[in-house]
Amino acid sequence: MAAREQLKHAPCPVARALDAVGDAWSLLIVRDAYDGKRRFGEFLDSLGIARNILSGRLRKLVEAGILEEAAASDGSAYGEYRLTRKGMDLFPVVVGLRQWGEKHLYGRQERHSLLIDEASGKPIPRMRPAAADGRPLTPANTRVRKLPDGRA
Amino acid sequence: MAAREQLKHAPCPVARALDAVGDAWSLLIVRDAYDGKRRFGEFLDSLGIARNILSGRLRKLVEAGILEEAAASDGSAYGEYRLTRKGMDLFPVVVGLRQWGEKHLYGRQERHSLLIDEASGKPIPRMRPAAADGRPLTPANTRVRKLPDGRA
DNA sequence: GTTTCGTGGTTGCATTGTAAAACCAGTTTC
DNA sequence: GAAACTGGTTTTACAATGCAACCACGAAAC
Repeated sequence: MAAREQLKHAPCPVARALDAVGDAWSLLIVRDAYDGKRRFGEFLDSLGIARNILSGRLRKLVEAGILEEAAASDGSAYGEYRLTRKGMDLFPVVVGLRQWGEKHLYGRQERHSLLIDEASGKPIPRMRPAAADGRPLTPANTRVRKLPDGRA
Repeated sequence: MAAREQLKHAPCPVARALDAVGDAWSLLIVRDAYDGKRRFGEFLDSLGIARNILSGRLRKLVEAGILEEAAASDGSAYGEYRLTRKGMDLFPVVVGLRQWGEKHLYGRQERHSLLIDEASGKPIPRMRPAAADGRPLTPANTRVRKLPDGRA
């Protein structure tokens, strides 16, 4: 993508974020990492992705500081990929995608997996942007304040 | 993407969501729509995307029910693209991406645009997944309950 | 009312990214 | 030490992207 070059240095954080994780596989890898997966083979089996593509994505995520390589925790000589703090911080994005998908992408009959709060054993409540006083924030009552010089 | 076929009918809502909006351009279009942009030319100028790609993405977003075509609100005979409820509901995802980008993708020196709460005129607070009692939820204290038959 | 321009696309072609399968080196198992 | 497993890379085919040119239609100029 030629426009990617612009994206990477955009004044809009949404654009930069999408440059980093704006392809389908990256966030699915991160999702699997939340689920405890760490090894190349685990991601491979779970995602059904081609090996070379997975290889490239993992390298990109490591370069981006979202994952880090480490010695395998099972004592073998192999490596594994672990989430960094930066990767952990993507949790709200994945939760947002999940909740949107749950609401809009399943038929009445269809079932889907659920994200469970381990403390209560119940599905987690809907996450919504809110002001400090609790008022819900929407596109209608927010606006983007652009940089004086720049674009969106 | 061959795996896209699997994604579209995956039991994981994250996978389905990424099948729908898991490319960089779609969410940037939605972001611009939140910012009030509606016309083909507005998206074109704002994004720096190729015309044919924009055309295809807009069609895909309309088919997905995220945007809808309508007569232009300025009285001309041209059309415009408006967000549906489904599109509005992507707001938490875009906010999540924005806040992650703000935190991790800018140097100390660098400035970025801000999302402002119009009521207070101040930047909106960080959005985080939380239990009903307010406890913060993270990958560490949640887990995915998979379908009995299916995968992640 | 017919040139002229702006809008909203489509088409064709070159470049790039993705997918699948084969291959391969190092590791573990037996 | 042979066989199988892990974690890749390479090769080749195909699909998506990007760019530029083109075109139909509505609007504006005259």
